[in-house]
Amino acid sequence: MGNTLKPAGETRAGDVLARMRSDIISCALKPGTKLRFETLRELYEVSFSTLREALSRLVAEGLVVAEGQRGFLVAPVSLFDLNDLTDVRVLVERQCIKLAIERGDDRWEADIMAAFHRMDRLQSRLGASYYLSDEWATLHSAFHLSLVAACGSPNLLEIRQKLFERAHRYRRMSSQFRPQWRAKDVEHKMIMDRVIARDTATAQDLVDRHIRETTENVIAHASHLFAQGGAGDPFKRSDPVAAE
Amino acid sequence: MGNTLKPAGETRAGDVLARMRSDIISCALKPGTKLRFETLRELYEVSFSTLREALSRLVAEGLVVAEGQRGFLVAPVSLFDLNDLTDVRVLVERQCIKLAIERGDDRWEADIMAAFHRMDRLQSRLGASYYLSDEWATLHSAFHLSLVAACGSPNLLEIRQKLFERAHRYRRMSSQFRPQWRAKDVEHKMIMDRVIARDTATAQDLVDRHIRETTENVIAHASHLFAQGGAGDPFKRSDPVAAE
DNA sequence: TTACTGCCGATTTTCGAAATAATCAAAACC
DNA sequence: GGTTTTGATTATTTCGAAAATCGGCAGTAA
Repeated sequence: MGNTLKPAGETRAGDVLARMRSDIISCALKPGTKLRFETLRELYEVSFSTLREALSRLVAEGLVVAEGQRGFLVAPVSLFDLNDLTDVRVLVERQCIKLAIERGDDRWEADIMAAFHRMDRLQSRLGASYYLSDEWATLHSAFHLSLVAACGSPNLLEIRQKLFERAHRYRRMSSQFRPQWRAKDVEHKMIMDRVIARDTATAQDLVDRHIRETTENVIAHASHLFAQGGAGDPFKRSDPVAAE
Repeated sequence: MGNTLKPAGETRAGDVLARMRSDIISCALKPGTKLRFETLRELYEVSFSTLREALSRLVAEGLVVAEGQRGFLVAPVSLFDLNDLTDVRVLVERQCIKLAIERGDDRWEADIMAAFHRMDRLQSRLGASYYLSDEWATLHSAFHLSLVAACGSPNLLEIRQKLFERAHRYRRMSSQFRPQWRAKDVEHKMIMDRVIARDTATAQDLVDRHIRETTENVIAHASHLFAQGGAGDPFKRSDPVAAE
């Protein structure tokens, strides 16, 4: 049919959703902040209903929490949540890796190498501080997804993706302090090698460590930003992202 | 403070959400059905915005799917989805059981026994077809939750609960055909015993089998109702629920 | 002083109309 | 005859005002 392209076919709510998600992950909207409709309406230039739509979806993603009839809140960060999130991610990611290695075909292997190559090339182009770039964050996310894309479980992949994005916010919080993630490059290559070699146990262990080390890094360098009880601390506006 | 009770403190959106969820699970709204706003507005007696709010949340729960700017759809059922859902549930539930047994205290054990007792008493009161009751479904859900409540992972519990509700719809589809779930009663007791005895491996295996057998039952008796490609088949309106 | 009750301003939630986008069918074109 | 274009119809998305709700404060009583 005539339906050739529709890249611009985006609803306003979808646009606001994306922008808010980005602002929350980058901590431009600080954890624990109360989200007042009037303020947001001016900031994003949309109406109440459209905001509500976006807020509802962000609640589903765990980036915003709803407080009964008392409005919305940027989801607080905490040491407890980070650790819990990490444990769940490890569980899910290990299973994804296992299934993908069982079920993946040649096409899957090729896609992994392509995703790695794209990420690797962009790193070279951007130089030392590649991890500060939003574009790199996208390719990094795509690389990790490609590793498990063949797992054959839409439900597991959906859960994995939501957890990945929640974790992204924590990574971003630490990357602005200690930009020394060089070891991660090597890890990505090792993981890819072991996955394509269908070495399930080693691949799982590598991914496990990859995730947990990042968490330890965040705790070491950014945990002073976490709320102890619940309310958020003041954050500097920034948009760097940590590697994983 | 004076805040003694607020059981009636429910927003209209929350009310509509609950009613729609119930209607979807009971297949009063058939899988694959297109959800037209005008129709729903009359059915639930609310406005567009309120509907949109509820729909958004149901999308998050996986009971409704959004089709870009072409509206909403009751999430279709399929053999593939049921099997996938079952596998993910087993993964999550096994981990929940393991953690709960590691971390649970006396209070946790007591809560399990209390939940079982309440479910058991209601079964006696309702007689042979207890599983047709919504009230029993609630207690059944609470019992399974109590088993893993002490796992200490809010993220895992949240995922578990969403998967449980999605599976609920499938259970309901089969229970209207073959009301012979008597073996499940015994299973519940066995699971409780092994969990409280802190016998992790056996408890995990029992829960695993508990879930998978229910799925097999659904496939055996209700898979003819599943859409092959995606669109839903006609369903009879009903509100029975299968045991698990 | 302490606890309860009733009001007021601020904020959220709901509403239905208006704008925008998709669908379908008939007409025009190749 | 088959394909594309056009236009009317239907459905969804967005808007801002109106209604409902919350939290605090003043006033009263114990």
